[in-house]
Amino acid sequence: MLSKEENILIHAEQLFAEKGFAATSTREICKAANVNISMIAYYFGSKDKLFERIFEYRMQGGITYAYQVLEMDHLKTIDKFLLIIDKYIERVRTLKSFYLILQREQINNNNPSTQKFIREFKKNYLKLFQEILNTGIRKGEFKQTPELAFLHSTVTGTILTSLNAITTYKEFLNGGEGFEEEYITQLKAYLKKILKYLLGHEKND
Amino acid sequence: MLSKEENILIHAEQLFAEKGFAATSTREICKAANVNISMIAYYFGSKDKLFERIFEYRMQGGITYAYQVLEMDHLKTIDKFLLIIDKYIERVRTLKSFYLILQREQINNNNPSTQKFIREFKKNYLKLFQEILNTGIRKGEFKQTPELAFLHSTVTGTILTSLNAITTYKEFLNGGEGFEEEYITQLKAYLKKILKYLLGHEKND
DNA sequence: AAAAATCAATCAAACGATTGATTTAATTTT
DNA sequence: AAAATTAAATCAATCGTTTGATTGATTTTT
Repeated sequence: MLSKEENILIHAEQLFAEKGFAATSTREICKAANVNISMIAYYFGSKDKLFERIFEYRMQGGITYAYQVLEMDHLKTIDKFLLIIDKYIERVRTLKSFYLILQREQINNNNPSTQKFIREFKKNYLKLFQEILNTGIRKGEFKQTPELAFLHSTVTGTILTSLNAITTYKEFLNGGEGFEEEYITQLKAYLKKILKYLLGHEKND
Repeated sequence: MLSKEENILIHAEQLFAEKGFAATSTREICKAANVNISMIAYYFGSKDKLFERIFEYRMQGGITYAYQVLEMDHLKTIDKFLLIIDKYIERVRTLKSFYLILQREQINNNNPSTQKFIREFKKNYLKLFQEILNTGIRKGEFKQTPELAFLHSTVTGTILTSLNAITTYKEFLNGGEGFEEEYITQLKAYLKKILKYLLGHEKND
């Protein structure tokens, strides 16, 4: 059973994802969470701080798995990379609402504290990518390395765009039942192919 | 000189891009455009309709250039594709505010009329991609064709993500003056490389 | 053990401010 | 004269926040 505080957090997250921060009223959140209006002030201080708390709540633990993978010495670097990416895809799918907010907030300039948060978070991911590239080169597994920024753009851009537009794609391609599962499988294979090419990895499938 | 109507449109676009639709008040827009509050009702009917008009205003002519390129018979299909993509990049850079709104609206579920608008617009681009692929295959220029949806995701995702995050990348990479121009040049070359690979196009640089 | 004090949790109600929209009259531009 | 534009006032609705009071459990004091 969720605590009242978490209950507010989760319903707020969902509503912010659906309608955006400004378009979601505190009354709406409290109605959805079935709590009194004053509880937002009580638990979080304000609507703004509630928003920031969602980020604290969701962002911890995002990148830790990636660094665990990095230490799996029996894996080839390319497979480490692919493992991290697969996990990222699952994470975006699981925390759907949060990643909608996150994407929107990357575009907005509204909440300065959240902005700084996101920027640091993104830099951490860039650093992670950088380390993977360096390792792969050092081990002679990668024959070439694309520009870090573009590699990052392609990986995150492709994943987020393809997941965002999945219903549009399904509509356009006349996809039936089971479309999404097949789609995700193909997406992973597609990313694998692109990455192997970009990193000059020898083929051995 | 801009008409009053266009003046409102442009200032509204900029404010919506900066702060989002709900967080931007009509008073703010009119103050920025230096017109009376009643002019929004006079020209557009309501704040919502003003928002929709921005889309009508900017979206026309977006894809027409692409179809002009398609008819340039002296060009190889891959070069048509690259030309369209370059133009798209320049368009995103020129209509920066609008594309911020557009991206945000793709994520939101707020304005139903705009949602439908965007969805149709995206399908048109998918159709365009489909036609390019078909032409390239028919002419024997493309040896393979990736899944349409993923190709589209990679192209638009890479472009939008890399342009959105340019300041973060610059910061991370310790970029100095002239970073952006060099960055754009590299982005185009990078996309060219990826596309040639994905489409199985023979190299002849 | 009984009484008193403290605490976090919760509530309904109200606060002042702001919102988008509308109106009416006056003014300017064409 | 007609059309375009402004100014100012006003509307009901909604906004985020604050308030004072109440509850029930826990802790401290007597």
